[in-house]
Amino acid sequence: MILKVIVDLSTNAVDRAFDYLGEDVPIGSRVSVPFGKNQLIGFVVDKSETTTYDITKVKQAKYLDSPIDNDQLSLVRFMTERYNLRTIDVLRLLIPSKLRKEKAPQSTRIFLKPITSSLDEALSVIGTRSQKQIDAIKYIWDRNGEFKTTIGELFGSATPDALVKKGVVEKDNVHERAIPLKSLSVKDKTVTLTDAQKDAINTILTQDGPFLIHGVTGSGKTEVYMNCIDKMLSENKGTIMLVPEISLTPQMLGLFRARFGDQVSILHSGLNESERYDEWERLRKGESKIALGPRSAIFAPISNLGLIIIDEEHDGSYISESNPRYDTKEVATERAKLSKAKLVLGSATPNIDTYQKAKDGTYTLITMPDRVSKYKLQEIEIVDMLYEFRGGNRTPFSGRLLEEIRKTLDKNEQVMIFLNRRGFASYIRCPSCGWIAKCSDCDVSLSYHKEDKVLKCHYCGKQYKVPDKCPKCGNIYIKNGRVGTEQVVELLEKNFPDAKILRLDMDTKTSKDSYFKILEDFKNEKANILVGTQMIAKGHDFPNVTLVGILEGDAALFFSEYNASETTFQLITQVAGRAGRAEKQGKVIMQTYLPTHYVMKFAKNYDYEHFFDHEINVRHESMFPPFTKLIRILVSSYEEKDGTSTVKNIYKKIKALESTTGPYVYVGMNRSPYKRLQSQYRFQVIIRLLPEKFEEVRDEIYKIVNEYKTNKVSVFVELNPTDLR
DNA sequence: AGCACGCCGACT
DNA sequence: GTCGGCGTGCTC
Repeated sequence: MILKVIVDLSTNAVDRAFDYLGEDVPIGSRVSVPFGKNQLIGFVVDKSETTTYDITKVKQAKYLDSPIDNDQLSLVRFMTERYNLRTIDVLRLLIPSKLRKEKAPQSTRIFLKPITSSLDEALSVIGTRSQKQIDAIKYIWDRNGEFKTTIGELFGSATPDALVKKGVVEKDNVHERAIPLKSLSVKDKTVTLTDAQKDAINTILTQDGPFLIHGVTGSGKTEVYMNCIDKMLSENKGTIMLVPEISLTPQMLGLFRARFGDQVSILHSGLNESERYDEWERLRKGESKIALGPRSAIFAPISNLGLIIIDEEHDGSYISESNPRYDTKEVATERAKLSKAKLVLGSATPNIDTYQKAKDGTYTLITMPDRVSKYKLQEIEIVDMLYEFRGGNRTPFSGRLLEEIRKTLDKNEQVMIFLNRRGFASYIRCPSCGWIAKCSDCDVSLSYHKEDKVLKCHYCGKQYKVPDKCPKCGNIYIKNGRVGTEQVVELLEKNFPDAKILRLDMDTKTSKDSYFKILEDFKNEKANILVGTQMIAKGHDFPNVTLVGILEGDAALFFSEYNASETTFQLITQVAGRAGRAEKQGKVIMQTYLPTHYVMKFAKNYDYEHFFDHEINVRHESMFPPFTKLIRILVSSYEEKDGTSTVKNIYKKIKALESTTGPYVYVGMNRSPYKRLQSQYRFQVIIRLLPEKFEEVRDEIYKIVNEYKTNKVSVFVELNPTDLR
């Protein structure tokens, strides 16, 4: 038998199947093959009786195992065609990295067993200082032992080892829980469902979908998801539940663990290679039937898949913007189709595209307009910053915001300040000659980071010394550009010397742990004010936060992205949702230079429906998505002339293509707005066309583009990009 | 990814 | 003369 094998090398040169001799193994099997001078891992993608290659040169493949099923392989084909990807790059998404080595990996799942004679004894050994360890040991005793990964998840990654070191638990290498958990079935968690929740569950379970749950913050979507997952479990079907990257908080993990115990595999980014392999293996064997994780969890090896949930479907992290580029929602749609599973999307502020699909009947719309608790969403106050400026205010804070911060601090409640710009200042500039510090590899200005005493390029990460005078004219005085989070903290410290202030952004988030540490410290009220970027906007509950200030939440509206209004609306409502989550009424102050913009008007009242009605008209009049589709071809090269000639040639081919397929709404060629990034010059062709032409044109463009890829020029295609920089 | 093949510059 | 630079092409 001839096996058609994709080898585990990620280059265009070997992005095709090679013929090998082998036994009749299932498609999707993993094999070991001689390739050139190497022995490589490969995947069988097809079988045949004959070969067109010189039969005397065909070598023997050695069968290893069959990690991928037919549906998954169909998904691989779908992705390679739709996104013009290498087969091996997609296959690598579906298998844990351990399977890229020949040696069969063995489970390293470690179980922690209590070894003291009583819980009290363990508690006395631990002492009173380490709260995490106290909580963890109680948890372990409660369950007669627990897996190390679970304890790490719930109580911090350092906790398991600390417990072992103190001699209160011991490690045990096992595959199965020795004493099965009995108490963790659904029954011990009885929640009274609202009518809206019951209706939503009923609709999902009795109809085919796909579904969009449009539910306001606090409407109880998670409970709906969990009920549907329960139903799947009772039918012995699996579920994939996707959440935005950042929102796999310890609270959320705890919630799913408590409800589903070992039945859920949580695929968070903290897992190491072995732990990831173990979870993958448990899912594949059906030992666990729920995969919960960020976008990559869509590839989880669940064979009897009944349900796919995408929570916060509007979240940007569902679109992969590097290496294998793909849109998780499209992949999920295809996977649901292949496995005959139900697809459920959920959001308080769906993408315009998604909501349009719900309106036109592509999705079944489920609306949950009311909050489960009786507490109202907090009031949003719009403050006109132009008015402040004219009144002589040159600080980033309006009088109203300062006043409210003071009041909140006096009540001993907490404040969050949101600004989507890190560093101290967005650029530095010489007022005398106009010189601006720029990155030598990228066509962008450098941000000033006062704390680290450097200038940073936010695109390539390169750092520069801060000049003590203008390098061009020698002027001593250098002016700072727009205010960033570092400076906001400094200014707030001056205004409120009595307040303790924390900052959370890419610079303070040096590791996964420091991220959670800062959030936890704030939650435990070790600080009065938290200043941060986008990072603070998602999924965390701070019951004592009663004031949220949004600085420059309208920034996106000054750029030309067609979906700026949409992302701004989503941002404002999301950040606003951080205030007054419990019984305390919260307040949100939104500072803007565009107080009369329709986004402000609708966001102020959390009025998604009317925002959508307005926005969809704008999109229709300007012929932007969802009424058209965008395709962007990005050409980049180290030598400027290589890129220029390639982009011109591609443009010519596109114009020729246009004459055969009929005209597009728009075709344009230019330099990318960021002319150079990481030493590469960037050029682009942008096409906007009617949706009915999209698929045909996309495939033709892939053909054109693949001809122009060389080792001097890289070319790739982005579908429906929102960021055209 | 390796590795061989192959065609131009500076060395004992 | 040749040693070796790394551009180009191939691996079933």
